[in-house]
Amino acid sequence: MDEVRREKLDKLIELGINPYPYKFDRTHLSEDIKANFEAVEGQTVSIAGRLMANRGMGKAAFLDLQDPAGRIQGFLRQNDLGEEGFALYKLLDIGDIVGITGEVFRTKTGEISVKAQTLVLLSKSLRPLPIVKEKEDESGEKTVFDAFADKELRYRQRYVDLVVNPEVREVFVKRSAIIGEIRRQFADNGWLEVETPILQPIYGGASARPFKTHHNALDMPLYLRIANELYLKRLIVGGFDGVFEFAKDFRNEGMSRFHNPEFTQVELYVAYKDYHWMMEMTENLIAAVAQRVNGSTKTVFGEHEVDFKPPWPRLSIYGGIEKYTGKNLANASEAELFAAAKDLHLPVDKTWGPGKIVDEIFGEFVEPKLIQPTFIVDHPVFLSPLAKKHRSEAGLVERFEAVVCGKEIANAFSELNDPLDQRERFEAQVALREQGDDEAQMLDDDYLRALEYGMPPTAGIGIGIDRLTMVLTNQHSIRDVLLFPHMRPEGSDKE
RNA sequence: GGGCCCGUAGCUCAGUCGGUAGAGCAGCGGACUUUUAAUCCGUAGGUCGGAGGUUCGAAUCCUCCCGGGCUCACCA
Repeated sequence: MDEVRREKLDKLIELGINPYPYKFDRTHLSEDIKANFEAVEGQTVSIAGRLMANRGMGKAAFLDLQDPAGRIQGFLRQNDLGEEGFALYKLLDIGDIVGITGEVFRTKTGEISVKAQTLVLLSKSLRPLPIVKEKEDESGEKTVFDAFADKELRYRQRYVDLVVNPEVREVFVKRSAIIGEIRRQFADNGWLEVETPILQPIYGGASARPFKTHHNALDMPLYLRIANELYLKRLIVGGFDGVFEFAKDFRNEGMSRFHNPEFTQVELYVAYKDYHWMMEMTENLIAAVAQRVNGSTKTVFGEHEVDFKPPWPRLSIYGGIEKYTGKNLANASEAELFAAAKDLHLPVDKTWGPGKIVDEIFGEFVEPKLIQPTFIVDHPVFLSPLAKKHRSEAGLVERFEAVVCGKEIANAFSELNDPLDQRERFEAQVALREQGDDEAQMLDDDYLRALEYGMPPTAGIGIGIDRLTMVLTNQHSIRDVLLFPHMRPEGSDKE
């Protein structure tokens, strides 16, 4: 804490000023005034926000107030405020929350401003804020001085980041709009938003290592969910024909630019539909979200311009491999697959099965090339223990992944609703687990019991909200679309 | 987990060949009643991430530790 500011706080109290009053009646946001200047010129308005700049001129001053809509200048004169009011100004610091009531006018340099009749302190700030300044040159280009750019500090003290870096705020406004638009569209279709357990006795619905915890009263292990898929499908069994949930999922795996231990997916299950229907729903949905958030189906991501306008191309796993490596592996034997990998200089592990090799070749040589939105369809059975077998292609399932900018943003299938087949797939997973694959799925007897009662044909999808947000906001690290990305604990050398 | 890089004032950064630390902004004092990176004068501010080592002497060289960034692997 800053000692000088503590002293100012004491002086304010001595002057009989409450540094933390209870309310303020704001009449206008900065943008309301700036956008409607002709209408409000000469009117008395009340604005409130954080003091971001203070240009003192002796017995007058110009303050920049920042509110959720932007910034606006306040103009103070001792003549207007009186000596007492001006004494308050003298004790203000950048970062304080203040309210100004006065007349809207334009200064002689043209800046739309509020001429203070009264100035009130709404909250005293006791810590200095990083001061970011910017200058706009004649061409309108902005140069930023002393940017608050240290990524660690920005993530750890996101509240400061949000105050001083307006573009950060924009990302999270868009994230909210993305979620809002998806929710609205789903609800408009009559699908039901539900909540399912985060603490699960048996985790399932994905291949990943979980976080484990313990319930004291029942003295039993519980897992934080890695997906909510199996619970949502139980609800389809129960007769809800469309259910969705925006879910925080938790995976106990490495962190990277694309991975945070907790992340958000929206999962949706719709009865009587298949994955072809789901593809159309998805491309229309994402295009609508992009339109809503960015005003266009086109968006810039790094050096690329991406267009979500439907329809998106459909590309099979083997078709993609053939397109980008020239190798037709659709009916290749295991030996031929190993040979193909060697030919492509892809390091392989002897323990890999054929599905794994195909997956690796695809991930290495095809996925990174898929910049425009593309549906990758029809995956090997062994990679997809919850997906329904392909209606015409042996060894494959009816599954698709939506890929954009070389990254998967959604994963969907025609859901496996044959309880006997599902039991066999689970048992194969258990066998894998016994061989040491700690990402293999667990056998969920209650889920099988639910399927045995009968689940209608169903299409399901999970859409990665974080990654979708990255693409639509041109952010290249997941940490920049999470308000509070996971960090190691702060060391003892830090406050 | 591997590799590369980084850690100096509240913020952004300099600091040469090893000789006990600088700038701008913010702060503090002063001038200024239409400024906008306000300006001008003055001033204060540091366990140089931490610990050890080499050395007459370490922000600087070496070792270890802590924290971070990027990247590769696994994954969504």
